[in-house]
Amino acid sequence: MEDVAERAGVSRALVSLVMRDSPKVSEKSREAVLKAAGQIGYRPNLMARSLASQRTMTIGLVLNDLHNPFFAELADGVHNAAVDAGYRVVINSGFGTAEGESGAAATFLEYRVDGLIMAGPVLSDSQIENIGDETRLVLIAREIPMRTADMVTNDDAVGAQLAIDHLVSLGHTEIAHVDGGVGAGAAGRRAGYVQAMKAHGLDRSVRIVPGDFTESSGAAAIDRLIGHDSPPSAIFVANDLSATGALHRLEQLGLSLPEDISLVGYDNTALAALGHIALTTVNQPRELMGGLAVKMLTDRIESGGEAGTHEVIAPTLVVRSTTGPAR
Amino acid sequence: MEDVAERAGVSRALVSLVMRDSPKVSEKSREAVLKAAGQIGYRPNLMARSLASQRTMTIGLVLNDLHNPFFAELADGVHNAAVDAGYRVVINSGFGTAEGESGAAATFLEYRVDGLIMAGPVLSDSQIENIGDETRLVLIAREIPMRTADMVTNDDAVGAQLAIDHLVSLGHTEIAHVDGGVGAGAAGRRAGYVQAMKAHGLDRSVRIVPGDFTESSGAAAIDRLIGHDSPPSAIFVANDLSATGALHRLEQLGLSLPEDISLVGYDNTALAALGHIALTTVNQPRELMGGLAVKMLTDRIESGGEAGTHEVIAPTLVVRSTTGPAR
DNA sequence: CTACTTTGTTGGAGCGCTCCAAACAGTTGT
DNA sequence: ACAACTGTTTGGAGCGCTCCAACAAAGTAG
Repeated sequence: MEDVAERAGVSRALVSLVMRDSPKVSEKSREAVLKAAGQIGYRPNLMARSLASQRTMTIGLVLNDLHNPFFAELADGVHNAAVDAGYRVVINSGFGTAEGESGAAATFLEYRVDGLIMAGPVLSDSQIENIGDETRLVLIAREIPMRTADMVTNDDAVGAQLAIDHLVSLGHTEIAHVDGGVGAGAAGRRAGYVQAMKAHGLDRSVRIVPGDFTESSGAAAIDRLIGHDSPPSAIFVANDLSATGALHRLEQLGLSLPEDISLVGYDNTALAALGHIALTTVNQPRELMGGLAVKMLTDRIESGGEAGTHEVIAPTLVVRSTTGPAR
Repeated sequence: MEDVAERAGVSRALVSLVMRDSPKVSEKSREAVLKAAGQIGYRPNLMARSLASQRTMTIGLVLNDLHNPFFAELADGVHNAAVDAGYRVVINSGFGTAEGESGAAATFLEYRVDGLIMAGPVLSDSQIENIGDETRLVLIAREIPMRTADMVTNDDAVGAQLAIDHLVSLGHTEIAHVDGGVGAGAAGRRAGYVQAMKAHGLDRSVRIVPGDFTESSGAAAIDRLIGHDSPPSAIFVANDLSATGALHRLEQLGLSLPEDISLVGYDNTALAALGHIALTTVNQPRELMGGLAVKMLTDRIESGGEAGTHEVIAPTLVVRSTTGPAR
């Protein structure tokens, strides 16, 4: 910076003003500085800048797991909204483990990011609370009882209801549910399923099989369900990956979809959209959720408000080829 | 830090030594400092630390696109190796565009990361060269003619050869190739295909259909290939996603795999491993490639060596259910 | 012509750390 | 008792920037 100033024949402070394109710089000096900077390939040092200004203009994003396409799409929404608001985003993966996640969060805390977004964190409520005490925190797809963070989630119960309503409208009455265990959102989806079944007077047909969001648990659930005295005519699985496992197992058993049985997933990941899978599923508006998280965060950064807001987004149903009329 | 020092009854410099766990600190003062730090919740400021030490101990990782599971798995390898070497990794996505990618790289350059890894960059050779001039750079799955970066790639030609050898050993002779266009590695895979066909004396059966790594291009390629006078008995597709599109179209046409036709993909992404897809494919040892990239980088950081090394990794074949004996 | 604004520009303090030379406190050897 | 160590500890300079009060120059009003 010193060199740029000298070369442009101005003071260091002036160079600083130009780099932050302040309006109070004459056209003449701006050009001189820009030219000098270009000549020697000057690039401002973000470390020094942040240290001095106490602002980093960056948002940290901790993703539960890079392998899950759900989070990748969330990242798009976060990135776009952040860039529009003048922030940069830096990502870290928690690699699905608590240690990975707290390491990722610690890095961002040490970098003193202006705000942190955690998507689908697996950390305990109290660990998350501690992070929220150290920085502005927004949670996506995870709720905690404390008011130390903002939250944006989709309404899992409504999503489950959408799925059941769709199946019922196709004439299905024997609808089973493959559970997501302790996974994020699983409880809400399960509750929504039960509630929707009751609303349709199908209390007696409620049947829940355990699962854990994995492909293999989806396949295992099918084995429990089919060959039974009265196999269901439709199955609502707690997420897309698990539904894929179920789909495969069903076909292995010689059943064809949607003729013999209907299947609905949850999340609308890229997987569900593959032609070869074409899964009817519940869509969480990820782009929107990511954008909203950024908005909550930047509002808080800029106005210094309190945490504790909780936005609940309504999911939508995406009908593809795995659902059809009941026989 | 000041407060920690005061509370522990030592100097600031000593606190600094403890935080970096220097060996030249007595057990007594170490404990006192740690205790004081814990009490007031002190967390070193990475900005200040980096500014003073001119080291960030972080590696920037720019991924071509988060949606592609190939890159997610690469990130695992990079992360694990980096952590072992005492570095932290921060990720940024290029979102598949040149602007996104150069923005991501610029962020890391301004953060003065100790080194940068770019996976499958879409930027031009000269743009990459410029980045290499500003920091230590390692490229994964991308080669450039300049010696401003280290590179680690898989041997696409060998991978293609593995696929063709496998098909030939199953008795196939009419083997077509669906191309990856300008995508990373596509040229090498195409060349390897042609070469392997020649090596088996199948020069006259070489048939290449254009594609671009997308699902739809895979489906379109099938339409060109099937219904032809002499349809192939096996198809080698340039990547897994495209192969999925081909797989779906083949089944739509009433062909079953591997009885009627065999299909091989490339990359061995999580997609290929799905039970419902079970694609025979060429595996790039991502974990290893990521780890190697980190090793090259840290070696260069620590010994100050020159760039320009190029490691080529041998791919392997993963046989699943889409390939079988020729009729 | 003086007083007052407005517009640009500047030196210097300070952000929270690391690093270095120097100081200090105990040994140990002679 | 003194020099020569070894192992710890410390004050202060400096990393590259931003921010602020102060200032210079030029315009405006009375």
